[in-house]
Amino acid sequence: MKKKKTTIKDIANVLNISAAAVSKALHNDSRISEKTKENVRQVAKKLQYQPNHLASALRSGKSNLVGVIVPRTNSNFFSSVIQNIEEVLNKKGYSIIITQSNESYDKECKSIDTLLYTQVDGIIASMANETIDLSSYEKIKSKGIPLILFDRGENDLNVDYIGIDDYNSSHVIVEHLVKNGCQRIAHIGGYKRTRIYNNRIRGYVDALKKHKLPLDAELLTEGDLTIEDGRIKMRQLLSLKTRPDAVYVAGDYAALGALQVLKEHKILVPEEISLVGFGNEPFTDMVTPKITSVNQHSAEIGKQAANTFLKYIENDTIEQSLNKIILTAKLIVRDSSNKKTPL
Amino acid sequence: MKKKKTTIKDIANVLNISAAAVSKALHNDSRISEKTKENVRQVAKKLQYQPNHLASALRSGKSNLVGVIVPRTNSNFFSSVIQNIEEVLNKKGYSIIITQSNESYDKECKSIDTLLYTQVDGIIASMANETIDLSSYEKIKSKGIPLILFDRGENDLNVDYIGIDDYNSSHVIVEHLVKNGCQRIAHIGGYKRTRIYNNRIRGYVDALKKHKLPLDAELLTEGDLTIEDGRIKMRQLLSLKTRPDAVYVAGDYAALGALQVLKEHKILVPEEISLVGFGNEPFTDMVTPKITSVNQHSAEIGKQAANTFLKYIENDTIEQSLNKIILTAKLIVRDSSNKKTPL
DNA sequence: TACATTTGTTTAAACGTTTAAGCAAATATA
DNA sequence: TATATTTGCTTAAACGTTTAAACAAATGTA
Repeated sequence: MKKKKTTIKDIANVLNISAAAVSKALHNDSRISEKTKENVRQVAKKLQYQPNHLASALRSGKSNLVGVIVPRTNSNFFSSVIQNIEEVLNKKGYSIIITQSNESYDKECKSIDTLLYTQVDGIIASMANETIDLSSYEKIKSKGIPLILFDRGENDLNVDYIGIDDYNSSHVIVEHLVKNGCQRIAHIGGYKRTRIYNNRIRGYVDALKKHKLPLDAELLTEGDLTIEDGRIKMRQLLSLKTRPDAVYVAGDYAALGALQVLKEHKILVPEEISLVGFGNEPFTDMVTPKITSVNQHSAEIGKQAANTFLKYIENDTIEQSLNKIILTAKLIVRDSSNKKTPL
Repeated sequence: MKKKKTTIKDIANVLNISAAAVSKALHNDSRISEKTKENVRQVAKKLQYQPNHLASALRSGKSNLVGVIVPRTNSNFFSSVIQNIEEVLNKKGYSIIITQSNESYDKECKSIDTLLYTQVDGIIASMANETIDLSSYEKIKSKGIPLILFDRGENDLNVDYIGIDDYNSSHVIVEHLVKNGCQRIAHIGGYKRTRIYNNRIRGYVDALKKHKLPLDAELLTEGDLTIEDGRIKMRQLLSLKTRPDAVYVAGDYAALGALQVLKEHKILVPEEISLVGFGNEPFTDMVTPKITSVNQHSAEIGKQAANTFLKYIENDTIEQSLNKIILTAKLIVRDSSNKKTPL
């Protein structure tokens, strides 16, 4: 009943040679005759031979598998990063295993355990929002497996990191808004404990100072940046005695929520309040008005992350070090902040 | 330099017992004393023991890994299906490996090979648009590995399938449009070779007949349903001598493209032309006007797919059969087709 | 011709587990 | 007391590969 899988031994039996010879023939060993190689290839094809990864990885100590951990896949940023990681690694014979943490610390720990259990040769990860305890990540390091972080990283881990310059991005955004005549700029931010959001907040604060704009505590909020969070924070901002004339939201989904509330209140965007998001999710270009946002260079980040991993493999280096690759993000100006008659 | 990974033998050496005893202790075998078990657990923890999946899977013939193949992950439908598959399977001790075909037949074949190579215990897949040759999928069956298809399936493979009733969905949509006073309904469809799109087209045609509406060849188009495709097809429809008064698009992205063109032409939606999409992607609720669409029950599909896999494992059945689970899709009526003053 | 090298293969061990079979000691049964 | 059963472990083989080492045969070299 059960269909038996073809092994190297089955091929060996057919040809009356040893399993070792078959293995070498399949790997194109120079000490195997062309004739034998050809025979092996033919029989392998006929018997639908499929190499057993478990056996070869176990024996050789290399799984050719790389684990990728992302908070979620249904964001354009992450799926684009993944696609590019895969593209680069496939060319070098690696496959990737994608796991989602769903922004949950528990799920992230489980994912890490699964990946280590699966004996991946490396892990490329973007940390969950919730994650504070780094022991799971330390575990990866302690096994001597290359760990590369992107977007959501943590300097304290002392591992390679690829991301954009969040601090500077905030400066660019504030500058853009100021040029468009905005004076009272609010920031709907992410949680400070996540480094990237903290950096965006720091950039926002410093940029305000630089432009000699008032820094009003009321105008700075912290949250999880979901659509709902954006709605709540926007309503709060609208209920202030003096409303802001611009809102810089640290994530596109929250920016969308904010826009919905603005439209519900019949507030003109950008004439009355300008809006800027972050991440350049495709929908920012689909809604009315189109939302100004920041391109995070997802493709580039994916490629760099993959190449960083390959560098470790090629050099056979275990010693990890904090090697930051920081890309300059690009502001995409759209209708939501582009006043036709500035100043 | 290289950090050695802890094995079962290391634990055995510390405690001066056999590796077999350690293995059994870790699996809570009844023939191992509580004392030994406790010792093993402690030493395992201290040495940061991580079981080696390669070895255990090789030995036991079960990898506890399930492969999932999707055309792409950055769609809400697929990422939601994946999340639900994972949820169900994780509870039963399975992990999933996600691979993207990017709608490419070649990539899909490679993904299948990688998954077979990795010795997954089963494969849950949604086929790429391009796929016509089913030999890769036949290969899965021939290895005796459970194969479950969802959304994009193929009856000829004779394997389980979970999806929605596309044919009937078209009926529901046409009915809704007719009720709203539409008489000349166009269909921007997907490629007929993909079964689900073919079914939507058949449903559309039959529904028109049922309502005694004219079936005009000009009003029925086929394409890849990207945003750009939607734009092109909408422009075509607008250039007709007699324009349609409703457009039913077989995918939300194409519906969005169509909406953009309608807005560019200052055509009122739904007053002049009604619009219906398919898939209930989140952005359908974000744009103006909000797009009427069809909820495909992604969560339910994911759960059913996972449970179907588990059924095979539990029954230890190899014989696959065509067992269709067809869910009834739900029309979500929004502004783009909801005329305030119908008929 | 004698020896060295190359070619093409085999043998056997190893990777880290699991598991069937075996066995001694402890305990139960009669 | 003698025998059966249970308990707690060990031994050894197995999973499907890879690979170092060995070796015979063929070929090259002097």
